[in-house]
Amino acid sequence: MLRTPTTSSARRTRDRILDAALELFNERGTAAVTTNHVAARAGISPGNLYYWFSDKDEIIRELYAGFAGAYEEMWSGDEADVMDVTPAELLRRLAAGAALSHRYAFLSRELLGLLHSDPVLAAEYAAVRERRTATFDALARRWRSAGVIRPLDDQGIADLIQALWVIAETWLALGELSGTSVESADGERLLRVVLEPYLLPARSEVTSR
Amino acid sequence: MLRTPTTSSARRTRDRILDAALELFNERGTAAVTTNHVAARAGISPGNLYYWFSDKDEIIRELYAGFAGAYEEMWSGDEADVMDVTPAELLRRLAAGAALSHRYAFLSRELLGLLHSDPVLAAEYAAVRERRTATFDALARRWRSAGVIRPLDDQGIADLIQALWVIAETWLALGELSGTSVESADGERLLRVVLEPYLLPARSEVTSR
DNA sequence: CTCTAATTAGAGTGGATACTCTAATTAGAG
DNA sequence: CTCTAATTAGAGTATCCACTCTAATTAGAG
Repeated sequence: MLRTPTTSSARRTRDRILDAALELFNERGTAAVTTNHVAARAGISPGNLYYWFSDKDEIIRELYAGFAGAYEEMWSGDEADVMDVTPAELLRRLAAGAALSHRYAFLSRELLGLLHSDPVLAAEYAAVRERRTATFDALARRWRSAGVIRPLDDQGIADLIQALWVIAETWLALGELSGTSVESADGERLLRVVLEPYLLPARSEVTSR
Repeated sequence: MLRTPTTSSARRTRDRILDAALELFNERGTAAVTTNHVAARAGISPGNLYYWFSDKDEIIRELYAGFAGAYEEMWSGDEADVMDVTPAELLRRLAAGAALSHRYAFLSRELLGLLHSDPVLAAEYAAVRERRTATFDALARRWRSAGVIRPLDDQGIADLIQALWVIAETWLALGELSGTSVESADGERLLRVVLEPYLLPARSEVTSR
């Protein structure tokens, strides 16, 4: 349906639904949360919830869109600028993404399962992922030709990117299980231990542009 | 409850429940599968299912125990033998674990979420994980003192292990999303790209024991 | 102010679900 | 064969949930 609010109080209602859903999903997991729970926490009637969203899946998709959009912003901007990102900057951004993942904790835990049962969500995810890996891949190739990283064949580059991606996506949720508190620095160290051995000492300056 | 079957036909019943549940969980995800579905696929009555298991969570826990047990077997044996595992052998075993993960695909997708909502399961997982990382950690330290890998401080070793663990746990499920078929060799390559840079050329022979 | 469309409440419905209970059946010991 | 305990079937229950419908209320244009 994707109804669009016209008044500002309506926007507040729609947003309150999303906020309430996010809170509850993070606390109890999507499976244990019903639309009635969400409506109650949002302080509205169940009927009103269905006025704004056609079902629970749509709420989940909307939350995912919020997450993906925020993530996307980190990588938006001049294509050229993006391509000037240094390895250190990449690690910083990937680790920063973890802060986002923390806000949408339920996605870190459940995304794979959700994708398995919601083809619509799966399609959205696939699109995002494809764009992202393409960017990273291009970036890594650029590093290679600039002599920033050790020479690697294309397969090696793809694997390296994939390894970093997997870690960036999962370290937070997996780390939380260890009981000890998890900080952004931990994620960055984890990523660095993978990437660092491939970095070459700077020769002079990377030829910019 | 953990009822133990006495007759062999009873064992078959209990196992059929587990098999049916595993199939259905892998196909549709745990949330979409009811105890009635499981009983139907197993070809028994709902009442009979509740004779053997107290609820759905217990079935899930039992399946996880099966998975964890099979995994554990790969690393059982003489402590000394385990400590003689080479990096290449480690990669092989980690990748072999992926075959197991494939059989229990629903766990690859849902484990983090399940752990979040089932404290009992979470405790079991924590125990397994602790043992496992302790083993890997000891192994890596041994490699370090034997000159098999580059010298790393303890934090570095822990990070390296954690990175490998994260990838081993997740690459399969994440890879399946890319549409292209996923093979065990892919996982091994992914793990190798992380571990390889830390390997030193063999000096002579690792002093055994 | 008035009229229309947007928004909201809240009761209600059909269906499913987890789980229980009782009674029937079977297996195996002696 | 007989007796007991294990096993199984299947109907039944209380609950809950997703979602709908109608009617009330509000917001804003003119």
